[in-house]
Amino acid sequence: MGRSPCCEKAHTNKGAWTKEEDDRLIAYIRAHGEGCWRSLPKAAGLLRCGKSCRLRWINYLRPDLKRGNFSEEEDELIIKFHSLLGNKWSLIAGRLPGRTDNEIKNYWNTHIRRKLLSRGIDPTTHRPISEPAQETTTISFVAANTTKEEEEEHKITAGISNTEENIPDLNLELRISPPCQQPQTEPLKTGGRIGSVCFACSENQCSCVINGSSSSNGGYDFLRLKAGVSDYRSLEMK
DNA sequence: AAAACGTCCAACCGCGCAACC
DNA sequence: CGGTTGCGCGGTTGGACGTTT
Repeated sequence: MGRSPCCEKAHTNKGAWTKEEDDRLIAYIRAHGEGCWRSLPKAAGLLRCGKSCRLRWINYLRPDLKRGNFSEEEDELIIKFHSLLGNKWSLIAGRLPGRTDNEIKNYWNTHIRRKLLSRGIDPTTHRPISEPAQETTTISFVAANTTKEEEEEHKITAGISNTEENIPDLNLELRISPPCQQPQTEPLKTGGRIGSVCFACSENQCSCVINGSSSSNGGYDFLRLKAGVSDYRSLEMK
């Protein structure tokens, strides 16, 4: 079983990229733009697999990358986002301009994990380590007849925390919709009070978001991220 | 001085998903 | 509608570099 390899391994370079390879890749993408990674290596005259080119470009060569140390502010943002999103590095990276998923993942594993542990916080659950393992409850808003797709959507909609591995569930309402012209009258999905927890304040009865003007378009000011979340793609795409 | 150990991070690997045929 | 292809993601690895013994 399995699939065919993504490229002809026998004739591709592996390991660290040389300056010349970098230059070729940059020149090619400048001239032709990103896309069709599979055919790019050949077209650019690189003996690399397309995936390798993509990775190199996204994680290292892209001109909009912010290299250098993470600020304290970025640290805290990453921690917040991780507590909500779990190991969704690409989503987290989407909220940190100039940072890549790989960079954040590495930084998390090398610095932030340790930082949280030193604060007595479990980096996986974001709960105090001394706290006894709690029975976590997954609140499901998925109707019995929901499709798999809908179920997936709900996974990022509600819940408290997850599961066997104590990975925090995604309790986000991510919507793809044009700006709503009318006040929302319908209860949020499936009648559950999904909209009752404020992610910005972590309070149930917070009024800053849910009841405020920001909810008029049917979305949350998730961690004060309103601007970015109005378009789901902008949250997901780097 | 050098061996052992620890840290960091670029790159690779395998898988899931969606688009395409 | 099922198989194939390509992309993107998260997890893992390996080697360079720094620190300690």
